[in-house]
Amino acid sequence: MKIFHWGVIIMMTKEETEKLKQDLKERGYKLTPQRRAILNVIIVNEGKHLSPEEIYDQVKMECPEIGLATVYRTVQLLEKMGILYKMNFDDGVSRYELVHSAEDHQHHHLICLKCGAIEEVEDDLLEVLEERISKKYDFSIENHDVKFYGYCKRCK
Amino acid sequence: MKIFHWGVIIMMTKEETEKLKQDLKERGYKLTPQRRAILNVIIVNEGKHLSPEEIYDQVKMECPEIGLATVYRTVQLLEKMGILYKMNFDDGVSRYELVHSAEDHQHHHLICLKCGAIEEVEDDLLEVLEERISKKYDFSIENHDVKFYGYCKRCK
DNA sequence: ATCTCAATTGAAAAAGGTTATTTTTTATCC
DNA sequence: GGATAAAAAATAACCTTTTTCAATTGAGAT
Ligand SMILES: [Mn+2]
Ligand SMILES: [Mn+2]
Ligand SMILES: [Zn+2]
Ligand SMILES: [Zn+2]
Repeated sequence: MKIFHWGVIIMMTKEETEKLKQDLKERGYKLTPQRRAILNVIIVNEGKHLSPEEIYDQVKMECPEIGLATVYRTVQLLEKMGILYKMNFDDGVSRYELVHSAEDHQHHHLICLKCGAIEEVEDDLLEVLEERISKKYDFSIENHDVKFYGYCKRCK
Repeated sequence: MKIFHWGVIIMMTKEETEKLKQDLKERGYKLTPQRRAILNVIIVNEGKHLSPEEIYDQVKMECPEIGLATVYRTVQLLEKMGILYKMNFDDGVSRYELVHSAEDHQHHHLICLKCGAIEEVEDDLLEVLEERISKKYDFSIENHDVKFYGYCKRCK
């Protein structure tokens, strides 16, 4: 369902937009069309792990006056707010995805060494390992970043 | 045991040096004093995860004419040869460590969110998870990159 | 020991991604 | 609508990494 607003196609529901506005306001920030458009692009492209430049290209379609610096500033802000997660797939750019649940750990990623495809793994299965590490190393784990490199079904 | 050679303190054994020379030669590369000095710094600083700049600073003590570009070129070469592993701890620089065994997976890292300390975890314990992923996603795993973020014993 | 030639080097410039600065515009609140 | 503080655009600066290029070096052949 598309709702036009300020010349931007909004895929966020009214509730999501309100929630965002609320979150921003609580911290003394404003909800601007640019910020909404940027978050919207990320929501619409869920699972794609976009880079700032890629977000910029998408946002520009609806919002051609926007500057790249604004995209950088906004993803940083959204990360600081716990809405986005910054990733590194060693391809020279940072990439962002939505944080799924404020409580849960982020999912794992399977990265194909041949075609570069990135698949997501929702199973966590690290509880045993984390429990053991916490004890053995006296280290309290807050989150993890787990990447598996190999060959996807099409490339192996 | 230190052996002086070409004005450089060599911590590599004669055998290690020969092995390196052999490996390089097989691929049409040469063993130069710069390359030996760079690898030596990495060996001596095992566990420290040095960046190219940090390697450069160390190497310059023994080899003051060396250029930073040579360090970058050499760590890339050593990585391509499977001797080094390139890491990313999201601190703005790439970091390198020795590959422990050509067969084994690389160890995990515990990264303290407060003091930045990096601890190594030799336990792997991912066999069950990897087995399950291989089957469920039809993905053949070659290696993994596992980081745990949290608070170390001194910071928690 | 000298010669030859490809590989390697250091210095400097360029590239590429990200961040900071400055001025102008905008959102919010009254 | 007007005041005020945040955010935007544009541009420059920044920092790590790569490339370029002329000069040097290493290894094998002569
Ligand atoms: Mn993901
Ligand atoms: Mn390590
Ligand atoms: Zn693939
Ligand atoms: Zn710590």
